[in-house]
Amino acid sequence: MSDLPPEKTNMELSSSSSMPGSSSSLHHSYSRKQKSLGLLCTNFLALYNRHGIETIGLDDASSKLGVERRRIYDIVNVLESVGVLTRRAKNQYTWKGFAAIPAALKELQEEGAKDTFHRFYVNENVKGSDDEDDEEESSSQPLSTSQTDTSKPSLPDSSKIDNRREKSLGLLTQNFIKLFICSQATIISLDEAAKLLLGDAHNTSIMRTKVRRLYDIANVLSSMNLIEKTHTLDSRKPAFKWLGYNGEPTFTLSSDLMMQAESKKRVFGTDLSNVSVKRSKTHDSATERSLKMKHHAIAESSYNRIFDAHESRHGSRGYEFGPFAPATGTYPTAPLEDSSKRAFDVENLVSDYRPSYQNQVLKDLFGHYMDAWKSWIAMQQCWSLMILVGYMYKDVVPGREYLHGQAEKYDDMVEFLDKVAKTVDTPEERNLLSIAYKNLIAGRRASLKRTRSIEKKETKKGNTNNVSIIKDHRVKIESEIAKICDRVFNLIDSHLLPSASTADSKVFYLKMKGDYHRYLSDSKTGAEKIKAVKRTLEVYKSAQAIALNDLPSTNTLISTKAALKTAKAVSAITEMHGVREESYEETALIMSLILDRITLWTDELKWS
DNA sequence: AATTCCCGCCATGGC
DNA sequence: GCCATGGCGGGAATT
Repeated sequence: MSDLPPEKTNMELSSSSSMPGSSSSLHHSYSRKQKSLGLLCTNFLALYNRHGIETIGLDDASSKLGVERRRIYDIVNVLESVGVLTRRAKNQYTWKGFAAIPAALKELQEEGAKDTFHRFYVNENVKGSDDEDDEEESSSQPLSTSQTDTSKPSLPDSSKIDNRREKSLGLLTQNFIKLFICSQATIISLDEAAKLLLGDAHNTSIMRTKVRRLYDIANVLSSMNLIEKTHTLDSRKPAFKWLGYNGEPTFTLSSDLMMQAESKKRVFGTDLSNVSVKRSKTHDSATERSLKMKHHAIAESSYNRIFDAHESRHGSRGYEFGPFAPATGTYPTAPLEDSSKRAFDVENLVSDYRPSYQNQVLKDLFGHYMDAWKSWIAMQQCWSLMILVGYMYKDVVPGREYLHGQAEKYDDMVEFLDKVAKTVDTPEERNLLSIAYKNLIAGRRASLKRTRSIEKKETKKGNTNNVSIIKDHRVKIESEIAKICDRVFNLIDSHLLPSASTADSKVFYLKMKGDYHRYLSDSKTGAEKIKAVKRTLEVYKSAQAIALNDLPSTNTLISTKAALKTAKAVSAITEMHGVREESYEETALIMSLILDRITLWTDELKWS
């Protein structure tokens, strides 16, 4: 992987205590990457891929992200061509979410298949499918392609003349994607793609431009995890690999641009630790009315707590937002059991494996939420705070955080959640609750995954010293996962479920419970795992039963994905252990139930 | 030297 | 005209 490039190991991270006094442009020799389209897109998604976002204003986006409008257009265009966004009006886009991706892809695929031939006939009566108004398309060109194409049935070509200004980005993106999904080629290099896409002369200058554009697109797509950069199998040429839609990735606000824009209008960015409770009462009365006071109280107290946490972290030792640079793997192999040395090892280890740009700046997050804070009614504040807190804990990367003894904080978090959760009783609240918990556990799951893989690698390398440290860490994470799950079970069993009045909510909680059993099973091994999986299955089944009986099909919440995953897990396990029980039957049962219903669920993935 | 791709000029296309 | 969009290519940063 990484070699030993020179690299400046350190870089100025001034961020910590920025003075209000204008931007003293220190050498912002910030590497190019920090302004890259991909990163920008990641931030964009992190910013908008959350709850309650309906419409997106371009101005808003550009100022929040601190970039020129032009760049937003780039992002928005490619996002739109994948269905995540739709243009609503001038300056206004509608957020559709990642859930819209599969449908869009499918459509593209069909379209692509058709394009391969079918070109003579005008054909097409159009709009068999629903999908709002999605026209354009057309692009009727006289055939004339064919001729060679070395391999696969590839795609059409966007010929030369074509009128419609629909000449680029949006369309190009779609065609690019078609390249992948309409042929079995999984890896394509950009100039290959460019060649295919314009199908004719290698007119250098045209090509060049096209490739530039493809880079743009590729960056955005890869920030969505739809593709990934690798290289062709044979040669070493860089290329992109299609990953497809695999559930939505978790985004992490990692911007640094954000606050420079922010600082212009809000003072938040500058000095968070100063913010005190007094302002939390400021919100305009208007909407506020008969709200449950307790919510308010809870919100407030935890609000303080968060800031305390933040502050202390800040004060104690400038929270290292981490050198983004890959730092390259050269941790000392010299085993030393001196404890300080050990710690050092871990530090290196962590930075070695830290994904670039992963670390987040809590400050930014706060700035964002603080802004919103003022206009939210107390209830929302409370719940959203939970989500926020979930976010805070979500990005804990392996190593540093735990080592520095921050881990206990999450107990506060859970406690807080529990307290609030007991008053849940609307669908919306349920949803929020589940999101909050999900955020809480998502980080742990990701950590675990990463940690396991690192552990494996290090084991192979034989760095026993490191391995033992990592193992400690892993165990810790596992126990945290278990703890969270326990809380969830407890909460559901003793509060939520008993007081659930509608079938709808019952199913929701059961499904949630099932999910957490599943998460739990992921973190276990051996016999325990089997047990956990079984339980998962049971819970899903009971949820399913209720759903089948009492719910109109439209409301079914059980996620096919989750159920399928479970089923898979079960069969994998049983196989592995030769445990040949009725597990198979259960699996089969679930599967058939799913298949039975699957048609009804097709287009509602709203509950991720 | 080749690859990657940011920046922003300026052509469009509404109003 | 003005403003929102968004091609498009120079040329700088990175590899």
